[in-house]
Amino acid sequence: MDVRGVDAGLLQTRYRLTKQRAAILRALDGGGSHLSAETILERVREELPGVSLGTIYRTLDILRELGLVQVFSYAASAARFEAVIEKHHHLLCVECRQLVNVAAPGLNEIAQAIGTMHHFGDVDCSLTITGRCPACFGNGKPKSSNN
Amino acid sequence: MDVRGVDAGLLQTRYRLTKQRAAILRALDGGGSHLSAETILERVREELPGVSLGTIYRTLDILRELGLVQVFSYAASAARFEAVIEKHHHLLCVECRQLVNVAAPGLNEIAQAIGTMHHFGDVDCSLTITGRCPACFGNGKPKSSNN
DNA sequence: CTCTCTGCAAAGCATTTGCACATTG
DNA sequence: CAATGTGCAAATGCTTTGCAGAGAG
Repeated sequence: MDVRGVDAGLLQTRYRLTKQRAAILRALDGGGSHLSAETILERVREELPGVSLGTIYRTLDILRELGLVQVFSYAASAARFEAVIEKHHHLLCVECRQLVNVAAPGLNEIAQAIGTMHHFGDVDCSLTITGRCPACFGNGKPKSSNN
Repeated sequence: MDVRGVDAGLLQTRYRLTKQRAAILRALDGGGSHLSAETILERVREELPGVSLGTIYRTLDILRELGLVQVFSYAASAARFEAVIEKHHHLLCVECRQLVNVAAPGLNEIAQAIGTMHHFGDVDCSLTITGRCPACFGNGKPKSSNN
């Protein structure tokens, strides 16, 4: 991630570029992926010892909203369970959290191929498609407008 | 889910079929998908008032292990964050929780098509492929062995 | 100056766990 | 009976939030 680019990105929004945020961007940039909030905190504290976890979470949330970070673990607040009738995937409204079952023909083959390519065994997959359902899409404002 | 079938399924394992478990299976069977643990608890308590949430979670975990329930929200215990360089997906070892970035060519088109078919807007998708990495697959025992 | 951000510490929530007792096979 | 399951309640771990002071533009 190019911090100056993001810099510009932030400036186009109501968000301010603070030194904490810059440090968090640098931490994300600093190699390795799949960082936990805790790891990011450690990195950030190397240069800015006083930073708190709350700030890390708040900032990551903004960056996600701006599409600058990808989060692994798109979860409803609580897990959902259902009997396995037939393998299916999920379409999730990011607005109202409505969850719809969908089929994704051919997906399993793709996933198997990828898993096998990496020498994984017991391969399975789950696809989550996110978006805005008809109701929320109608009412709401488009994704990238600044409020 | 056919409770008698599961019954048989459970009997083939070290797990016992208790009345709590039977009730949970019935709750899962009882219509509606994407049930939260809390919802399942409510349903179960209609016939077995004394059941606790702990039992629900313990049972759901067994059922997941046996492949009888599908869980939405396959999360590492903590979320993972990474800078968005290029859209990619994840290959997760269910054993050691190692996470690998993978490309899934063509997937986005599939997801877009599905989303559009359901009249969703701002469609995006994320695929998680699970399995056992070479190291864990070698050491470990196969998925469906009892014990 | 005003509005946004931050640190801190407490709260929130879903989930897990230890333990003594109850149940299953 | 021996092994497994259960309820209860406390603990855990990640994440969110209220607040009062600090900082950005």
